[in-house]
Amino acid sequence: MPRPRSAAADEAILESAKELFTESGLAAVTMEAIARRAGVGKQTVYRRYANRDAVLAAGWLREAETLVEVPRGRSLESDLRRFLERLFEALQSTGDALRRLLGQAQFDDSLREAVRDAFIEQRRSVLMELIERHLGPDRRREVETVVDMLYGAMWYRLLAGHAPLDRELARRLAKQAVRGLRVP
Amino acid sequence: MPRPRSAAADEAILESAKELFTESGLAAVTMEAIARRAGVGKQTVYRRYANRDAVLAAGWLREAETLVEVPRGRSLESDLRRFLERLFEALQSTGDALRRLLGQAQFDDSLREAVRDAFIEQRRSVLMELIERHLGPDRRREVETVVDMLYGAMWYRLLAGHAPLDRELARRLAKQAVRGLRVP
DNA sequence: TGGTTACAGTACGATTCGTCTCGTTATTTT
DNA sequence: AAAATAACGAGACGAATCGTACTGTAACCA
Repeated sequence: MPRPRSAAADEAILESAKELFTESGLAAVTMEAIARRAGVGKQTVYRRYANRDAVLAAGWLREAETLVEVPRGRSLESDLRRFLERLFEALQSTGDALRRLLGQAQFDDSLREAVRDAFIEQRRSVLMELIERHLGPDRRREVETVVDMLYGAMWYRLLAGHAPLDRELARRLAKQAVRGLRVP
Repeated sequence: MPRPRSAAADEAILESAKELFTESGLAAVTMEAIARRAGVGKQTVYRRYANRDAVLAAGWLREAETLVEVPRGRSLESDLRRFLERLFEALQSTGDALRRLLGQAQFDDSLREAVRDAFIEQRRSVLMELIERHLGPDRRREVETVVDMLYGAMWYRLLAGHAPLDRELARRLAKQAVRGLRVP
Protein backbone atom coordinates (compact mmCIF):
# COMPACT_ATOMS: atom_id res chain seq x y z
CA MET A 1 0.00 0.00 0.00
CA PRO A 2 2.60 2.57 0.78
CA ARG A 3 5.40 3.59 -1.38
CA PRO A 4 8.59 2.14 0.13
CA ARG A 5 11.37 4.38 1.26
CA SER A 6 13.99 5.18 -1.27
CA ALA A 7 17.21 3.22 -0.88
CA ALA A 8 18.94 5.88 -2.93
CA ALA A 9 17.94 8.49 -0.36
CA ASP A 10 19.18 6.22 2.45
CA GLU A 11 22.55 6.00 0.81
CA ALA A 12 22.78 9.65 -0.19
CA ILE A 13 22.00 10.83 3.33
CA LEU A 14 24.69 8.77 5.04
CA GLU A 15 27.20 9.54 2.32
CA SER A 16 26.53 13.28 2.56
CA ALA A 17 26.83 13.27 6.32
CA LYS A 18 30.15 11.47 6.10
CA GLU A 19 31.49 13.80 3.42
CA LEU A 20 30.46 16.91 5.29
CA PHE A 21 32.09 15.61 8.40
CA THR A 22 35.39 14.64 6.80
CA GLU A 23 35.56 17.83 4.72
CA SER A 24 34.52 20.44 7.23
CA GLY A 25 34.24 18.89 10.66
CA LEU A 26 31.44 18.21 13.06
CA ALA A 27 29.96 21.71 13.10
CA ALA A 28 29.35 21.59 9.36
CA VAL A 29 27.08 18.59 9.68
CA THR A 30 23.69 20.26 9.99
CA MET A 31 20.45 18.61 9.00
CA GLU A 32 19.89 21.17 6.28
CA ALA A 33 23.36 20.74 4.90
CA ILE A 34 22.94 16.97 4.84
CA ALA A 35 19.61 17.24 3.05
CA ARG A 36 20.86 19.83 0.58
CA ARG A 37 23.92 17.86 -0.40
CA ALA A 38 21.98 14.64 -0.61
CA GLY A 39 19.44 16.35 -2.86
CA VAL A 40 16.72 15.39 -0.47
CA GLY A 41 14.01 17.13 1.53
CA LYS A 42 14.70 17.79 5.17
CA GLN A 43 11.67 15.75 6.12
CA THR A 44 13.15 12.80 4.28
CA VAL A 45 16.07 12.89 6.67
CA TYR A 46 13.85 13.35 9.72
CA ARG A 47 11.70 10.45 8.57
CA ARG A 48 14.74 8.21 9.07
CA TYR A 49 16.66 9.74 11.93
CA ALA A 50 15.49 11.57 15.02
CA ASN A 51 18.33 14.09 15.03
CA ARG A 52 21.78 14.90 13.79
CA ASP A 53 23.58 12.59 16.17
CA ALA A 54 21.50 9.67 14.97
CA VAL A 55 22.56 10.31 11.39
CA LEU A 56 26.21 10.41 12.31
CA ALA A 57 25.90 7.38 14.53
CA ALA A 58 24.34 5.40 11.70
CA GLY A 59 27.11 6.41 9.34
CA TRP A 60 29.81 5.56 11.82
CA LEU A 61 28.31 2.23 12.76
CA ARG A 62 28.29 1.36 9.07
CA GLU A 63 31.93 2.35 8.86
CA ALA A 64 32.59 0.06 11.79
CA GLU A 65 31.34 -3.05 10.08
CA THR A 66 34.63 -3.96 8.49
CA LEU A 67 35.77 -7.17 10.06
CA VAL A 68 39.23 -8.55 10.29
CA GLU A 69 39.91 -12.09 9.17
CA VAL A 70 41.00 -14.44 11.94
CA PRO A 71 44.27 -16.29 11.41
CA ARG A 72 44.28 -19.96 12.35
CA GLY A 73 47.89 -20.98 12.71
CA ARG A 74 49.64 -23.24 15.17
CA SER A 75 51.06 -20.65 17.55
CA LEU A 76 48.93 -18.40 19.70
CA GLU A 77 51.49 -15.64 19.68
CA SER A 78 51.83 -15.48 15.92
CA ASP A 79 48.06 -15.75 15.40
CA LEU A 80 47.60 -12.92 17.83
CA ARG A 81 50.32 -10.84 16.23
CA ARG A 82 48.89 -11.27 12.76
CA PHE A 83 45.38 -10.50 13.95
CA LEU A 84 46.52 -7.29 15.60
CA GLU A 85 48.62 -6.29 12.60
CA ARG A 86 45.63 -6.59 10.29
CA LEU A 87 43.39 -4.82 12.76
CA PHE A 88 45.77 -1.89 13.12
CA GLU A 89 46.20 -1.79 9.37
CA ALA A 90 42.44 -1.45 8.91
CA LEU A 91 42.33 1.28 11.52
CA GLN A 92 44.68 3.46 9.49
CA SER A 93 41.66 4.48 7.43
CA THR A 94 38.71 3.92 9.74
CA GLY A 95 40.34 4.83 13.03
CA ASP A 96 39.25 8.47 13.08
CA ALA A 97 35.62 7.58 12.46
CA LEU A 98 35.75 4.93 15.16
CA ARG A 99 37.28 7.06 17.85
CA ARG A 100 34.70 9.73 17.16
CA LEU A 101 31.95 7.16 17.32
CA LEU A 102 33.05 6.08 20.78
CA GLY A 103 33.55 9.71 21.71
CA GLN A 104 30.05 10.66 20.69
CA ALA A 105 28.71 7.64 22.56
CA GLN A 106 29.93 9.17 25.82
CA PHE A 107 27.10 11.69 25.52
CA ASP A 108 24.31 9.41 24.41
CA ASP A 109 23.47 6.37 26.48
CA SER A 110 21.49 4.62 23.79
CA LEU A 111 24.29 5.10 21.28
CA ARG A 112 26.76 3.82 23.84
CA GLU A 113 24.64 0.75 24.33
CA ALA A 114 24.37 0.25 20.58
CA VAL A 115 28.12 0.52 20.14
CA ARG A 116 28.69 -1.91 22.98
CA ASP A 117 26.22 -4.51 21.73
CA ALA A 118 26.78 -4.23 18.00
CA PHE A 119 30.47 -3.65 18.03
CA ILE A 120 32.51 -4.03 21.19
CA GLU A 121 31.02 -7.37 22.25
CA GLN A 122 31.11 -8.61 18.67
CA ARG A 123 34.83 -8.05 18.39
CA ARG A 124 35.57 -9.28 21.88
CA SER A 125 34.03 -12.62 21.11
CA VAL A 126 36.05 -12.97 17.91
CA LEU A 127 39.29 -12.40 19.77
CA MET A 128 38.27 -14.64 22.63
CA GLU A 129 37.61 -17.47 20.20
CA LEU A 130 41.00 -16.98 18.61
CA ILE A 131 42.66 -17.31 22.00
CA GLU A 132 40.50 -20.13 23.34
CA ARG A 133 41.19 -22.18 20.24
CA HIS A 134 44.73 -22.45 21.60
CA LEU A 135 43.99 -22.51 25.31
CA GLY A 136 40.75 -24.37 25.72
CA PRO A 137 37.64 -22.92 27.33
CA ASP A 138 38.70 -23.42 30.96
CA ARG A 139 40.38 -20.11 31.56
CA ARG A 140 37.62 -17.77 30.57
CA ARG A 141 38.37 -15.08 33.16
CA GLU A 142 42.03 -14.85 32.25
CA VAL A 143 41.15 -14.68 28.59
CA GLU A 144 38.66 -11.91 29.25
CA THR A 145 41.31 -9.94 31.06
CA VAL A 146 43.81 -10.29 28.26
CA VAL A 147 41.19 -9.26 25.73
CA ASP A 148 40.56 -6.15 27.79
CA MET A 149 44.27 -5.47 27.77
CA LEU A 150 44.66 -5.93 24.02
CA TYR A 151 41.64 -4.05 22.77
CA GLY A 152 42.17 -1.64 25.63
CA ALA A 153 45.66 -0.75 24.45
CA MET A 154 44.27 -0.30 20.94
CA TRP A 155 41.47 2.05 21.94
CA TYR A 156 43.73 3.87 24.36
CA ARG A 157 46.23 4.76 21.67
CA LEU A 158 43.46 5.50 19.21
CA LEU A 159 41.63 7.88 21.52
CA ALA A 160 44.55 9.50 23.31
CA GLY A 161 46.85 9.50 20.32
CA HIS A 162 50.06 9.42 22.35
CA ALA A 163 51.59 6.71 20.16
CA PRO A 164 50.84 5.00 16.84
CA LEU A 165 49.13 1.70 16.17
CA ASP A 166 51.95 0.00 14.31
CA ARG A 167 53.45 -3.44 13.73
CA GLU A 168 55.84 -2.88 16.58
CA LEU A 169 52.93 -2.54 18.98
CA ALA A 170 51.20 -5.61 17.54
CA ARG A 171 54.35 -7.63 18.07
CA ARG A 172 54.89 -6.48 21.63
CA LEU A 173 51.28 -6.86 22.65
CA ALA A 174 51.14 -10.39 21.31
CA LYS A 175 54.34 -11.37 23.06
CA GLN A 176 53.52 -9.93 26.45
CA ALA A 177 49.91 -11.06 26.37
CA VAL A 178 50.90 -14.64 25.67
CA ARG A 179 53.48 -14.56 28.45
CA GLY A 180 50.79 -13.22 30.75
CA LEU A 181 48.71 -16.28 29.94
CA ARG A 182 51.67 -18.56 30.66
CA VAL A 183 51.70 -20.24 27.29
CA PRO A 184 55.17 -21.45 26.46
CA MET B 1 45.63 49.22 36.41
CA PRO B 2 42.83 47.01 35.24
CA ARG B 3 40.34 45.50 37.54
CA PRO B 4 41.23 41.82 37.90
CA ARG B 5 38.76 39.17 36.93
CA SER B 6 36.55 37.89 39.65
CA ALA B 7 37.64 34.58 41.11
CA ALA B 8 34.11 34.13 42.39
CA ALA B 9 32.81 34.35 38.83
CA ASP B 10 35.45 31.85 37.70
CA GLU B 11 34.28 29.40 40.28
CA ALA B 12 30.55 30.04 39.80
CA ILE B 13 30.80 29.49 36.04
CA LEU B 14 32.52 26.12 36.25
CA GLU B 15 30.31 25.01 39.10
CA SER B 16 27.13 25.97 37.25
CA ALA B 17 28.24 24.20 34.10
CA LYS B 18 28.97 21.06 36.05
CA GLU B 19 25.66 21.17 37.89
CA LEU B 20 23.65 21.75 34.74
CA PHE B 21 25.41 18.87 33.09
CA THR B 22 24.92 16.38 35.90
CA GLU B 23 21.33 17.44 36.52
CA SER B 24 20.00 17.71 33.01
CA GLY B 25 22.58 16.42 30.57
CA LEU B 26 24.67 17.95 27.86
CA ALA B 27 21.87 19.70 26.00
CA ALA B 28 20.93 21.72 29.08
CA VAL B 29 24.37 23.28 29.23
CA THR B 30 23.86 26.46 27.21
CA MET B 31 25.89 29.59 27.65
CA GLU B 32 22.84 31.50 28.81
CA ALA B 33 21.88 28.83 31.30
CA ILE B 34 25.43 28.79 32.67
CA ALA B 35 25.47 32.56 33.03
CA ARG B 36 22.01 32.71 34.56
CA ARG B 37 22.69 30.04 37.17
CA ALA B 38 26.07 31.52 37.99
CA GLY B 39 24.46 34.92 38.45
CA VAL B 40 26.81 36.32 35.86
CA GLY B 41 26.52 38.21 32.60
CA LYS B 42 26.89 36.23 29.43
CA GLN B 43 29.82 38.39 28.40
CA THR B 44 31.58 37.43 31.60
CA VAL B 45 31.49 33.83 30.45
CA TYR B 46 32.60 34.70 26.93
CA ARG B 47 35.46 36.74 28.34
CA ARG B 48 36.86 33.51 29.79
CA TYR B 49 35.87 30.83 27.33
CA ALA B 50 35.46 30.89 23.59
CA ASN B 51 32.45 28.61 23.53
CA ARG B 52 30.43 26.05 25.42
CA ASP B 53 32.84 23.19 24.84
CA ALA B 54 35.66 25.21 26.33
CA VAL B 55 33.69 25.75 29.52
CA LEU B 56 32.95 22.07 29.87
CA ALA B 57 36.50 21.10 29.02
CA ALA B 58 37.84 23.40 31.72
CA GLY B 59 35.47 21.91 34.29
CA TRP B 60 36.37 18.40 33.32
CA LEU B 61 40.10 19.02 33.35
CA ARG B 62 39.70 20.35 36.86
CA GLU B 63 37.81 17.21 37.80
CA ALA B 64 40.65 15.16 36.40
CA GLU B 65 43.29 16.57 38.69
CA THR B 66 42.85 14.04 41.46
CA LEU B 67 45.99 11.97 41.68
CA VAL B 68 46.46 8.53 43.11
CA GLU B 69 49.16 7.86 45.66
CA VAL B 70 51.87 5.46 44.52
CA PRO B 71 52.54 2.41 46.71
CA ARG B 72 56.18 1.54 47.33
CA GLY B 73 56.26 -2.03 48.55
CA ARG B 74 58.61 -4.90 47.82
CA SER B 75 56.60 -6.76 45.20
CA LEU B 76 55.79 -5.34 41.78
CA GLU B 77 52.59 -7.28 41.53
CA SER B 78 51.18 -6.12 44.84
CA ASP B 79 52.27 -2.51 44.23
CA LEU B 80 50.57 -2.65 40.89
CA ARG B 81 47.46 -4.23 42.31
CA ARG B 82 47.16 -1.64 45.04
CA PHE B 83 47.76 1.20 42.63
CA LEU B 84 45.03 -0.04 40.31
CA GLU B 85 42.63 -0.65 43.16
CA ARG B 86 42.98 2.92 44.34
CA LEU B 87 42.74 4.25 40.83
CA PHE B 88 39.54 2.34 40.14
CA GLU B 89 38.15 3.42 43.47
CA ALA B 90 38.71 7.07 42.59
CA LEU B 91 37.06 6.52 39.23
CA GLN B 92 33.82 5.46 40.86
CA SER B 93 33.04 9.14 41.34
CA THR B 94 35.05 10.87 38.62
CA GLY B 95 34.81 8.23 35.90
CA ASP B 96 31.81 9.69 34.12
CA ALA B 97 33.39 13.11 33.88
CA LEU B 98 36.62 11.61 32.61
CA ARG B 99 35.11 9.45 29.91
CA ARG B 100 33.15 12.44 28.67
CA LEU B 101 36.28 14.53 28.68
CA LEU B 102 38.07 12.05 26.46
CA GLY B 103 34.91 11.71 24.38
CA GLN B 104 34.67 15.43 23.81
CA ALA B 105 38.36 15.51 22.95
CA GLN B 106 37.66 13.35 19.90
CA PHE B 107 36.02 16.37 18.30
CA ASP B 108 38.48 19.04 19.29
CA ASP B 109 42.13 18.61 18.41
CA SER B 110 43.42 21.22 20.82
CA LEU B 111 41.46 19.70 23.68
CA ARG B 112 42.77 16.28 22.72
CA GLU B 113 46.29 17.62 22.82
CA ALA B 114 45.63 19.24 26.19
CA VAL B 115 44.26 16.01 27.62
CA ARG B 116 47.20 14.09 26.27
CA ASP B 117 49.83 16.47 27.61
CA ALA B 118 48.26 17.46 30.90
CA PHE B 119 46.78 14.13 31.78
CA ILE B 120 47.57 11.00 29.82
CA GLU B 121 51.34 11.50 29.75
CA GLN B 122 51.33 12.65 33.36
CA ARG B 123 49.74 9.43 34.53
CA ARG B 124 51.75 7.24 32.22
CA SER B 125 54.97 8.49 33.70
CA VAL B 126 53.75 7.83 37.24
CA LEU B 127 52.94 4.24 36.42
CA MET B 128 56.15 3.76 34.48
CA GLU B 129 58.15 4.91 37.49
CA LEU B 130 56.30 2.50 39.72
CA ILE B 131 57.21 -0.37 37.43
CA GLU B 132 60.77 0.70 36.69
CA ARG B 133 61.48 0.99 40.37
CA HIS B 134 61.21 -2.82 40.40
CA LEU B 135 62.63 -3.58 36.97
CA GLY B 136 65.33 -1.04 36.37
CA PRO B 137 65.35 1.37 33.42
CA ASP B 138 66.64 -1.09 30.81
CA ARG B 139 63.34 -2.39 29.51
CA ARG B 140 61.66 0.85 28.63
CA ARG B 141 59.81 -0.48 25.56
CA GLU B 142 58.33 -3.43 27.40
CA VAL B 143 57.27 -1.18 30.23
CA GLU B 144 55.61 1.20 27.80
CA THR B 145 53.66 -1.64 26.30
CA VAL B 146 52.45 -2.89 29.64
CA VAL B 147 51.42 0.62 30.63
CA ASP B 148 49.39 0.82 27.43
CA MET B 149 47.77 -2.47 28.35
CA LEU B 150 46.91 -1.43 31.90
CA TYR B 151 45.64 2.08 31.31
CA GLY B 152 44.17 0.81 28.06
CA ALA B 153 42.05 -1.78 29.84
CA MET B 154 40.93 0.88 32.27
CA TRP B 155 39.84 3.38 29.62
CA TYR B 156 38.33 0.64 27.51
CA ARG B 157 36.02 -0.49 30.29
CA LEU B 158 35.32 3.09 31.29
CA LEU B 159 34.35 4.18 27.79
CA ALA B 160 32.66 1.06 26.50
CA GLY B 161 31.11 0.11 29.82
CA HIS B 162 30.95 -3.63 29.08
CA ALA B 163 32.33 -4.53 32.51
CA PRO B 164 33.05 -2.79 35.81
CA LEU B 165 36.32 -1.41 37.15
CA ASP B 166 36.52 -3.50 40.30
CA ARG B 167 39.08 -5.10 42.59
CA GLU B 168 38.83 -8.32 40.65
CA LEU B 169 40.04 -6.55 37.52
CA ALA B 170 42.85 -4.83 39.43
CA ARG B 171 44.01 -8.18 40.73
CA ARG B 172 43.93 -9.90 37.35
CA LEU B 173 45.56 -7.05 35.49
CA ALA B 174 48.40 -6.89 37.99
CA LYS B 175 48.98 -10.63 37.83
CA GLN B 176 48.95 -10.99 34.07
CA ALA B 177 50.92 -7.82 33.46
CA VAL B 178 53.70 -8.96 35.76
CA ARG B 179 53.79 -12.37 34.12
CA GLY B 180 54.02 -10.64 30.75
CA LEU B 181 57.11 -8.84 32.00
CA ARG B 182 58.64 -12.14 33.18
CA VAL B 183 59.09 -11.07 36.75
CA PRO B 184 59.01 -14.08 39.04
C1' DT C 1 41.09 61.18 43.01
C1' DG C 2 40.98 59.76 38.33
C1' DG C 3 41.45 56.17 34.95
C1' DT C 4 40.75 51.74 33.60
C1' DT C 5 38.27 47.60 33.03
C1' DA C 6 35.40 43.89 34.68
C1' DC C 7 30.80 43.49 36.05
C1' DA C 8 25.39 42.15 35.38
C1' DG C 9 22.01 42.82 32.27
C1' DT C 10 19.90 43.17 27.85
C1' DA C 11 19.07 43.74 22.88
C1' DC C 12 20.40 42.09 18.54
C1' DG C 13 21.10 39.47 13.93
C1' DA C 14 22.42 35.02 12.36
C1' DT C 15 21.88 29.99 12.50
C1' DT C 16 19.97 25.84 13.33
C1' DC C 17 16.53 23.00 14.95
C1' DG C 18 12.35 20.23 14.34
C1' DT C 19 7.44 20.64 12.64
C1' DC C 20 4.34 21.43 9.15
C1' DT C 21 2.33 22.04 4.70
C1' DC C 22 2.64 22.31 -0.14
C1' DG C 23 1.99 19.79 -4.76
C1' DT C 24 4.25 15.65 -7.08
C1' DT C 25 5.58 10.86 -7.85
C1' DA C 26 6.35 6.00 -7.29
C1' DT C 27 4.47 1.76 -5.89
C1' DT C 28 0.89 -1.46 -4.37
C1' DT C 29 -3.73 -3.06 -4.31
C1' DT C 30 -8.19 -3.56 -6.25
C1' DA D 1 -6.36 0.49 -15.66
C1' DA D 2 -7.60 3.02 -11.78
C1' DA D 3 -7.58 4.22 -7.08
C1' DA D 4 -5.26 4.47 -2.75
C1' DT D 5 -1.43 5.51 -0.10
C1' DA D 6 2.61 7.19 1.61
C1' DA D 7 7.27 8.83 0.37
C1' DC D 8 9.24 12.43 -2.15
C1' DG D 9 11.70 17.50 -2.91
C1' DA D 10 11.00 21.98 -1.47
C1' DG D 11 10.54 25.45 1.61
C1' DA D 12 7.95 28.43 5.32
C1' DC D 13 7.69 28.75 10.13
C1' DG D 14 8.41 29.62 15.40
C1' DA D 15 11.51 28.47 19.04
C1' DA D 16 15.95 28.25 20.79
C1' DT D 17 20.77 29.22 20.86
C1' DC D 18 24.74 31.31 19.39
C1' DG D 19 28.25 35.05 19.72
C1' DT D 20 28.60 40.27 19.59
C1' DA D 21 27.59 44.86 21.01
C1' DC D 22 26.00 48.19 24.08
C1' DT D 23 24.28 49.80 28.38
C1' DG D 24 25.21 52.01 33.17
C1' DT D 25 27.49 50.49 37.61
C1' DA D 26 31.16 48.98 40.64
C1' DA D 27 35.74 47.54 41.90
C1' DC D 28 40.46 48.05 41.73
C1' DC D 29 45.03 50.48 40.84
C1' DA D 30 48.24 54.37 40.37
